[in-house]
Amino acid sequence: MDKNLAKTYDPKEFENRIYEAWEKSGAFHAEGDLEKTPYTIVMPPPNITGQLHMGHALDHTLQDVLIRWKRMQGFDALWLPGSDHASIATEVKVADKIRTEEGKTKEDLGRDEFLKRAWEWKETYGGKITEQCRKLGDSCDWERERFTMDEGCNKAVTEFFVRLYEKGLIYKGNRIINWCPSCGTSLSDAEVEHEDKNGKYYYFRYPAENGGEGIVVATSRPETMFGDVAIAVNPADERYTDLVGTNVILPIVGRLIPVIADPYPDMEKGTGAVKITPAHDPNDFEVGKRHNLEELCCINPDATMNAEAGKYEGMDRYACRKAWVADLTAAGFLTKLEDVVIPTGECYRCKDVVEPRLSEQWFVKMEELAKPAIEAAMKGDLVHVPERFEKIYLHWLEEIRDWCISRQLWWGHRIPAYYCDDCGEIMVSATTPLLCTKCGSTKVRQDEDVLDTWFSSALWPFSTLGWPEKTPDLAHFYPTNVLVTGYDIIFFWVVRMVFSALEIMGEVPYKYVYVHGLVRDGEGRKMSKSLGNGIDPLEVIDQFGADALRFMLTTGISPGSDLRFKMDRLESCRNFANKLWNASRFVIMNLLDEDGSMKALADSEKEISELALKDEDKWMLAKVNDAVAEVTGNMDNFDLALAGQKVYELIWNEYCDWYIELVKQRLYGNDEADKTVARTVLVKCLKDMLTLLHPFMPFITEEIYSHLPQTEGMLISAAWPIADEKRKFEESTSTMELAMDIIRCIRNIRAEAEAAPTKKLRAVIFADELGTQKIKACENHIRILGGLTEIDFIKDKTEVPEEVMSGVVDGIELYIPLDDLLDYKAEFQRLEKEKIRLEGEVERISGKLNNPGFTAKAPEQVVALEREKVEKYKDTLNKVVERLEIIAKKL
RNA sequence: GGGCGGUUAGCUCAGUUGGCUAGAGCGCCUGCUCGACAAGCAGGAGGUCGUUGGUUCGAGCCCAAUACUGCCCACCA
Repeated sequence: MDKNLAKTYDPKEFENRIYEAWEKSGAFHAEGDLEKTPYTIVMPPPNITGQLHMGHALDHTLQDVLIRWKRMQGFDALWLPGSDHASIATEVKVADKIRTEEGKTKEDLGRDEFLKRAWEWKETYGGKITEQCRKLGDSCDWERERFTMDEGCNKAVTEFFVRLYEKGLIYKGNRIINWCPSCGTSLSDAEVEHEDKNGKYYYFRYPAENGGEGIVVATSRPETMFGDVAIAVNPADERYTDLVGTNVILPIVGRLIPVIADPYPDMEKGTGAVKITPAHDPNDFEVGKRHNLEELCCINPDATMNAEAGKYEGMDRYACRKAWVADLTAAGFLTKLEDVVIPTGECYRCKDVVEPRLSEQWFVKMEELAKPAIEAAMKGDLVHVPERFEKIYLHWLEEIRDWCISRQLWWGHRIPAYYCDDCGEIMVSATTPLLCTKCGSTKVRQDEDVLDTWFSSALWPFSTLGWPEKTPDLAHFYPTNVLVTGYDIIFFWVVRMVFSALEIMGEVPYKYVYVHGLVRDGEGRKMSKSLGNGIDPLEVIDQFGADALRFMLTTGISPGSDLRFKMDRLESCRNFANKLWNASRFVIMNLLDEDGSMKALADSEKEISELALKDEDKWMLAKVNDAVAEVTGNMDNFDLALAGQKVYELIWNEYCDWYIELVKQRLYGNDEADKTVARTVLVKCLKDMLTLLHPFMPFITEEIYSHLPQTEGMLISAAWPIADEKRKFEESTSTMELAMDIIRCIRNIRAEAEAAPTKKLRAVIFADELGTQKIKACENHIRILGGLTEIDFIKDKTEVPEEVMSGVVDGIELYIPLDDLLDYKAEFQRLEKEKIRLEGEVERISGKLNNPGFTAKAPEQVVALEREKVEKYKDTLNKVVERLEIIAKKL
């Protein structure tokens, strides 16, 4: 405790140790204390498919910043962690693993054995993920960790399914769905990615039954022609009026199909005639329904052709297309070939082209569920941050179609539907029925399919808190406060959580949806395995420390936009940590006695006003106080980046660059009482700064905190500071600002004269009474930080020595005698530049003030400020000009 | 086809309700091993805020148009 920090900042030395200490202290655990206001964040559960990537690091850090901040503010802060079974994604990975390691398919293994392997996978990767969370510093409540397929979540899923079914909101239907031939399962609309691909329109002639020309139709998928059951034309289309009601011949196949009139075909598009394939196209399906057409399927689930394709049976869809087109062309049916861009749907997991396919699946009826979710956003019960994401959310809900929830997979929640083999009765039940409820048969079997992985995710905010049981956690921590997630999963997840929660719990699952962007590589490309441009958060942590990574991720972003991962930014964040480390080391060094014990310190908790504070103390305290207000305000608005940057500036630019330097002279002096004051302020400010920074850089701040005197417990559990309206110290602040301006001016002159920093100089100051008074108040600082031996105040301009360089600050004239180092040319240039600048300012502001519109319409304060400014500039300008004239003569 | 972003210093980006002498980090130039820190200190150069109009006393910020760029959505003869 009473030992100083190590010489160099080495995050590896303490990060793991500190995490363990936090965990041991119980700080992560939310008590469920009814006396306290709860603040809840439920972690978007990472998929157990692999390791955490940079996107998770961003997502988690934002959540951790919020939860640590709220915890410090005294809330009963719960960050509930967990992971997602990720049905399709995991199944694909596990199947891949079995294929490469054992050369077997999942069918070879059978359902039970495959599931065993999947659970093994879960044990391995689930553990890895939580390990990574710890490295990042996630302060989540591990005692409440959940998994989407644990007992409680299973129960919630079943319960939810049964309730929706009983309300008629879940149904089984035969409809066109998105089918992924590679994964062998149906997909929801959200799981299909759209991409424009180069393709062709093939125009084929369907000859008339009676030997006439027939009709020409275009298609981009000729292989579906085997499923054609009609040709549709618009009833208003005069070109085809005569043909409606007659039959045409499906080329080569020879099957007769009717020409029907339906409003669906657009007369402007293609030939105005559309082939109708109800089993392989959603529009055609609707047309088929209207006209009672057969739903003729010609493609198998694995994307090979079935018997309807005749000699092409068994061929892959694309091989078939090629051969079939060649045959049709040879037979003279092709009338035209057109290059065209075809919007194509791809599976979001394996990128295979999705085949629209008629299939019997379970669906959630969306219209009724979507309405309250739309209203919640419109009413403001649900708020998106930044708000533009609300549009995306609303658009999706307004356009929503029924949600296909059954998947032809094994890894996931099995659908709680049961079929009687004797009478065909469908039973949906939370418990397995032993007998058919209708006929009493024992031949009851459960539906083979599992549910969409997002079905369980949709319940996450309340299933994790105990629903469907009425648990104390659910009562206390629900609804949660904020959901933090990337914009890429608004459709998959956010929307579904909201309507599920509104349906089940009767209120939104969280008030705020805090949306962030994606982490991209240095060139702005999406990080991906295939590109090999991913950066592993663990490697970064190993090299720079978790705090640097966290700070880079949280301060380098603007809300909702993507972040480019730049190594140099990471480095600068690490440098910041190092800066803080060394500043703290300086402070502690000055608290230690020779024997290693802590020097006496005034009680930091004591009213600051009771101390004999110097101007610089007051200035620093005011700066910290301002920062507390600003940072807290930023956090309230979810402006984490601004908050973090503010703390950065406070620590580096104000505390390190100025306060520490200003206070050194006192620390090295002999006034013991004053030394105590300086030390007290140093420590007090450092503590506040560490607290403000803690949510962003928890490890280093905790480590430093543990070395400071008069601390209780750990920083993670310390109280967030509250700004004091009264702590402005305006007079001291203005004195210090003048001192800094003068010091900067002296340094500037030194640099231009190339005076060595160690070279002691003398200064002569000419100012009016007030100016002289002000300078005298901070004379010592100017002398020491300006490297001056003495400052002479003169009453008469004639006393200005020869051979000087000069500057004007705030109307105060400053002269530095330099004899041999004198560089009038440099000074002339500097003053000339200053003159031009001032002239510009004077002109600009005078222009404003001479504009009657401005003085009449602008707020009084603004006008007064401008008047004040212009007077100051004019005065300084005059002095600069006067000096320039003198120098001009010397040049 | 519909929608949403972005366009500010060489690079990556801030700039909260219009009042700014337009900022930061990195990079660049000059000088510094002075008792926290070279992962540092001090000083400096560098921008007509994509273009064109408009509103306003005042526009990087608001409105309109336009160019370029990125993304999302879309049942796609």
